[in-house]
Amino acid sequence: MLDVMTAMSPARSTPDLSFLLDRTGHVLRSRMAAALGEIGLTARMHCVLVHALEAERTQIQLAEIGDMDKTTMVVTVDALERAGLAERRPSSTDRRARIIAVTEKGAQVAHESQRIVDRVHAEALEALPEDEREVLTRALNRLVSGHLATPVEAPAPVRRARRSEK
Amino acid sequence: MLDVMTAMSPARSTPDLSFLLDRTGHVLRSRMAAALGEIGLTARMHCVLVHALEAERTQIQLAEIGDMDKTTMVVTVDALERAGLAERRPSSTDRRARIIAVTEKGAQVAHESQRIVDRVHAEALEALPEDEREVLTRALNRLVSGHLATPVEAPAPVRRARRSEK
DNA sequence: TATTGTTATACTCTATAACTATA
DNA sequence: TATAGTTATAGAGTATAACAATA
Repeated sequence: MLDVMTAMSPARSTPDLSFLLDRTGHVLRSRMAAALGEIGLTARMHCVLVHALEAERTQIQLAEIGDMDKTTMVVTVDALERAGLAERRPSSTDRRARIIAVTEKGAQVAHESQRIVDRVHAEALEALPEDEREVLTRALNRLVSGHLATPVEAPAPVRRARRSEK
Repeated sequence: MLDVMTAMSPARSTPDLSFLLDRTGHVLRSRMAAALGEIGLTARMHCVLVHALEAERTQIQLAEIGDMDKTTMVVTVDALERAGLAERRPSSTDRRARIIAVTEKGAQVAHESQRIVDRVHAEALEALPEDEREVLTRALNRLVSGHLATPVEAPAPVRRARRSEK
């Protein structure tokens, strides 16, 4: 789905920023998913792989970097382990925590997936005149760190307790 | 959730367009939802209301404009009817089709919601230096009508037949 | 008492399938 | 046969709650 916020009559003065961001974001995401899918990765797996490779990090730390819930992290790490790209290792300093260690194969895949990501981004930017490229990323960066830095959070949905299954 | 595609090391050459588009889109959407929520509308209700006001349109036509499924359209029109903002009227030329007629109250709300949408967009753009505003929307428009025009479609998930409930 | 990671599952969203009435 | 609209529900995605182990 895709929201069209604004009537597209010729007289419109305000550009439909919602439409533009949703649409470009959605299409880029679909291209990224297709490109990474060719080597068996999801965007999340790539994200975890790359940041686990940079430093010794626990699941919680990786979840925070990728802005995922810790339960989403569990299934992502499960997938990486099944694919032989990463392993859970006990932390030497905190016996509750697991360090995500990237395997040798995982490191190779991470470099390949990073090339794919860069390529998909570059292909999009190359479709723009050179002088627009820099301004686009600068403007988006400005929004991300300024006016559009923090989402308005929706009221927390009520949730029933889990039925105990005994 | 939010995907961070790219390691943020200082040496990175390719800007993380995925992150920028996802993040700005997500935050803008949350602001829009909050602002429209104050007058009891969702983004979809606003979209349908505005385009139904422009011309006599059927549910299918409105669904196509807003890029929604026809079943999503049903619940959106249900909500508009419950709120007294629109009504289903039989088409005079096709007895299968329903014209979505905006009520007087609906027309007032549509104008108000359009002002809200324009304001939220304007607030975001005003956070940018003047010379970046135009380039941003031009660049995004270029991507939308060019390289990022069409999503790569995911392989259709298999779907079992509905269990008949006799 | 608080936190890491886990499991189970509730909830939301959206789309598919099947259906009715009509073209 | 094909299409507009409807209903029921499957499935994906994600987050909450509860829990065990440990801090």
